Amino acid sequence: MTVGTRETLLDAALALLDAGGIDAVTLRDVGSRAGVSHNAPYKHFANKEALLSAVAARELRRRQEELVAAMARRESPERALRRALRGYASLAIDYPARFRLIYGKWTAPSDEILEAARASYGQLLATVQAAQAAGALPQGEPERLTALMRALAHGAADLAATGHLSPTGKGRSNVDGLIDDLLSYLSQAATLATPSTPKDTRK
Amino acid sequence: MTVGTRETLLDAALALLDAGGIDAVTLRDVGSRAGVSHNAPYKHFANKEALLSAVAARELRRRQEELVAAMARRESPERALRRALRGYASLAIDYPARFRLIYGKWTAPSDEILEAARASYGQLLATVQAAQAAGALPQGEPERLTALMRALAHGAADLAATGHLSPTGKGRSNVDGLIDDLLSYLSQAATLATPSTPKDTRK
DNA sequence: ACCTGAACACCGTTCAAGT
DNA sequence: ACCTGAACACCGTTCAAGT
Repeated sequence: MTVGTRETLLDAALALLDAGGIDAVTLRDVGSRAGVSHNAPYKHFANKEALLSAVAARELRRRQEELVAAMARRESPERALRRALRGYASLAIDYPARFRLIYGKWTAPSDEILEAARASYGQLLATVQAAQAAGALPQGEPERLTALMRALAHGAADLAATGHLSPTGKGRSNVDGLIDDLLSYLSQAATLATPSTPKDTRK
Repeated sequence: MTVGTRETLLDAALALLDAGGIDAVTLRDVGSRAGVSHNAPYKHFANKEALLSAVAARELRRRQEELVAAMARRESPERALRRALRGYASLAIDYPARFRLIYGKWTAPSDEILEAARASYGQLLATVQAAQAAGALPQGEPERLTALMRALAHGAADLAATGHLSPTGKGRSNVDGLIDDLLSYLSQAATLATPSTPKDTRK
């Protein structure tokens, strides 16, 4: 069989999203671009939100597969970590509307999107643990370190995508610079004697 | 004279925003809540986007005034910095729709919102420089350090507001913990001997 | 099982008209 | 100077009907 109209609808929605932002994704245009009527989508998705959720889940899965493929090249955990964080940020800069759809507010998260998010998080966590073992990151709960790096990458990416990042030196170079800075500071902290968690600073 | 219908319209829009999110802010409901017709707003704002932009600018100015008031208490730059970052994050958790409106995508930024954003950034930058002088932060370009901390606070806040933050330990405590962790790592880096920028790590 | 066309309620915006 | 009511184009969603 051919590609199926469900997939065609997802393709149409993604194309409209990239071209004109989230407001440009109307069910009428999605149907028209997919060669069906304006309410054919209701035969494949409960409503517009479910269609957008399916787009987000598929996109999240694709990026996850790219990461897995990159990991197969067996580079150092430090480089893998930098690559993952930069990839996260580059999505926000190259496809801001996709980024905001994928990592924005989910009113009713579908199972497939929750599963994809869980897989992404698990992989980042494993990379952080490997980097800790290699001495490139400080000790302490890997979940906290993972959250710290993810929050920085997310914030830098979102600020860059919305144009809120510092007046001087905008764009991708700035975002990558922030990621590098954080990794440098963490690397410095890893070389310190006390292997305590950051909160544990006795006077 | 009384409060004026322009201000009343902004109040109505803010109330609707907090109550039901950005989609609940319709010009018809704004007008109704303000006691005027559904297109009276067009006598005060060019269109819906201009109304929302004015709401964002007023909110940004209010938060800025709170920060200035807090600064007047003359606490240590370290505490002032932590307060500013936590305040940034608490907005996202307590009023997520406001947060996304203020720091989200501006298609046509008005002068008043750009001015308010500039003032906020300048104040954070000054606080960072004061903390550097006090030895609580590492040396290096203060703009880069400011961007780093702002990106982390923004990312943690946005992830928390959208429910994407780590499975374990969600909510405000988690966000505050991430801010504390970053400040701790930076404080550790400040105690190191070499006052070089983070990129300058010779082997 | 999948699709279409008409219809409905809702929304942003415009316009002629009122004070 | 500020506001109203009618009207228009557009959108998400529903439904009866078609194959």
